[in-house]
Amino acid sequence: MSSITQAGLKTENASGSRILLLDPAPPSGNGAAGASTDTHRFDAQPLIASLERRDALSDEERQALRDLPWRLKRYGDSEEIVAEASRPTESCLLVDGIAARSRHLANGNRQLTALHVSGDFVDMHGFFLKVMDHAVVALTPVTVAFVPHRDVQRLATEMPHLGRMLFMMVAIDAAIQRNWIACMGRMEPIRHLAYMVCEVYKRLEIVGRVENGSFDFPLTQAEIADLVGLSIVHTNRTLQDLRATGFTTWKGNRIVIHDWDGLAKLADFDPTYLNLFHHPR
Amino acid sequence: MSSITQAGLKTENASGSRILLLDPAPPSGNGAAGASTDTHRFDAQPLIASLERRDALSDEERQALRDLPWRLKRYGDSEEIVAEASRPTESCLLVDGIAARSRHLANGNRQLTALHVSGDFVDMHGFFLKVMDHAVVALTPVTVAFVPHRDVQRLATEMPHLGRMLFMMVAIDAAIQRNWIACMGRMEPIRHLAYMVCEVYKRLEIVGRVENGSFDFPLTQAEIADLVGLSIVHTNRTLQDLRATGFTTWKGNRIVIHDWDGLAKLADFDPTYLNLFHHPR
DNA sequence: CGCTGGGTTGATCGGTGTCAATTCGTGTGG
DNA sequence: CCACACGAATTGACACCGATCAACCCAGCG
Repeated sequence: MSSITQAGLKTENASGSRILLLDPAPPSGNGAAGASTDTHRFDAQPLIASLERRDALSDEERQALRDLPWRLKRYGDSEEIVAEASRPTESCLLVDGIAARSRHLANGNRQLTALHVSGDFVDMHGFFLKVMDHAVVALTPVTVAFVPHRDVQRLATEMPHLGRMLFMMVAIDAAIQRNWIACMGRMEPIRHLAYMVCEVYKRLEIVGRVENGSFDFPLTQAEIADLVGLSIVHTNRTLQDLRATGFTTWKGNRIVIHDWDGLAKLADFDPTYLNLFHHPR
Repeated sequence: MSSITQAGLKTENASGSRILLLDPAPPSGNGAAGASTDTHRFDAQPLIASLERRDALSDEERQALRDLPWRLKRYGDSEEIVAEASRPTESCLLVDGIAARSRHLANGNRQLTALHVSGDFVDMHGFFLKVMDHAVVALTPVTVAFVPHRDVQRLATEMPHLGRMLFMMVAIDAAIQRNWIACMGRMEPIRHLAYMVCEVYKRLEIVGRVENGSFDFPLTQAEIADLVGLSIVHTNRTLQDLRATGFTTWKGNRIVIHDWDGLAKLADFDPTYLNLFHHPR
């Protein structure tokens, strides 16, 4: 596996896709920093890896993905990538970092309704929905690639199988969200957190962001709380309970999994919903 | 609007689609009753109404939908329409009644993760996902129409716009689920219930199942509890609180909305996510 | 007329949110 | 090098929301 830093620096590539060298991401913790636009050719590998985990792509399909008119952009920690109520004319793909869909409630609270990692075609939803009913925000410094809706539409029309593969990602997102609903409604907080660790682990593994059972996950506890729908204080205490199981070490920006089976059992985690199997689609 | 009974009896049709006369649905409350297969030509109107609320369909597209090789089937209350872990080769469209996606947890609890009404292409998800990670169950007697995946695929390939419209329903389902996550995570139960009433009202209105601000919603409180992730007792008490607002009467099988604005304000309900506007897609 | 399933109520207890204070870690400026 | 500021993590105290258990009511039905 190629060496990858958190900022998306990619120094080698075994699969023949273009090589991208980016400057380091802008400093984190500065929501006011303007996002930078970057004209480098982007790295389609996370997306391709994610798709090929579900069905084979032909050389033409892989090339067609790379040949889309991507527009690269960077965002700092906590910056907004897509605004609520906006009408995007481009879809965005998360190349590197972690982002989330965020919904603001009238009482001032927010709930994060989806988590996205490298290779996620975050705004395929916007391709269908036209008006954003939520925002997409960066939870770490991220690199995002935008592509006009019309090009996605053309691609899907000219290459129906590839189109289905892209739309499949929407269906997988929906499956993930259904499992979140189940977690929120019927699981004790410790199981819910364990579930989140399991899911993120599996999703990062697909795109090569896991080494030796550990991965970066630099979210604050306030962000975790908004993900699982708990208060910050209770999130903190539940995290301590989770650490006490010994199944995982979750300290600072890094999560280490010591006992996958124990963690998966605690979380009642069944990866079927992630569709991690090859199948004609 | 044509007159429509809960069982799907349709006696007239302003839009020129075929007319269907079905026998009454099987008696409810009998989960053991076998589902019946029905060879009548089915009524595509709810689906077409649902799609045309989002973008215009051509005559050819409407006809192509009707000409799909639908296979009609009825299910009694609480029957399973699609089993967990099954590998369906057909997608199913809910023609009449109410159904839900159901996820079973290890502790014996269940959580309903989505609600479906007439016109919902319930198992477009299965078209992409191949293995069911959840079950689809009837919450009332329902009429379901099945169509082979290969025909959906052929249709989407030959008529790309129509294909996008069908896939859009998956994206809308996902948007609905994101709002459920926000409801579960950050809303008081009474607001959550109010939200559910608002959403069901809007969705039933699209397919002509609302008259004078009221509609049938024959779910037990146990089912409501599994929808919102509360205990039965607490669901009961919260329902009483909701009735006490006077915004809505929810008694037995029928919900009447007396004060939409009050209810929507209580629920912080913004229908943007339902995409109830015409737009080229 | 009793059975049954759904709805309702009361009592109790643990889980969870809230408020407030303290500690920790890191970057900044003197 | 130290003092300080700031955000994040942590801890304690306390109130209350919501789950659980156990009755009881009620309507439909055999």
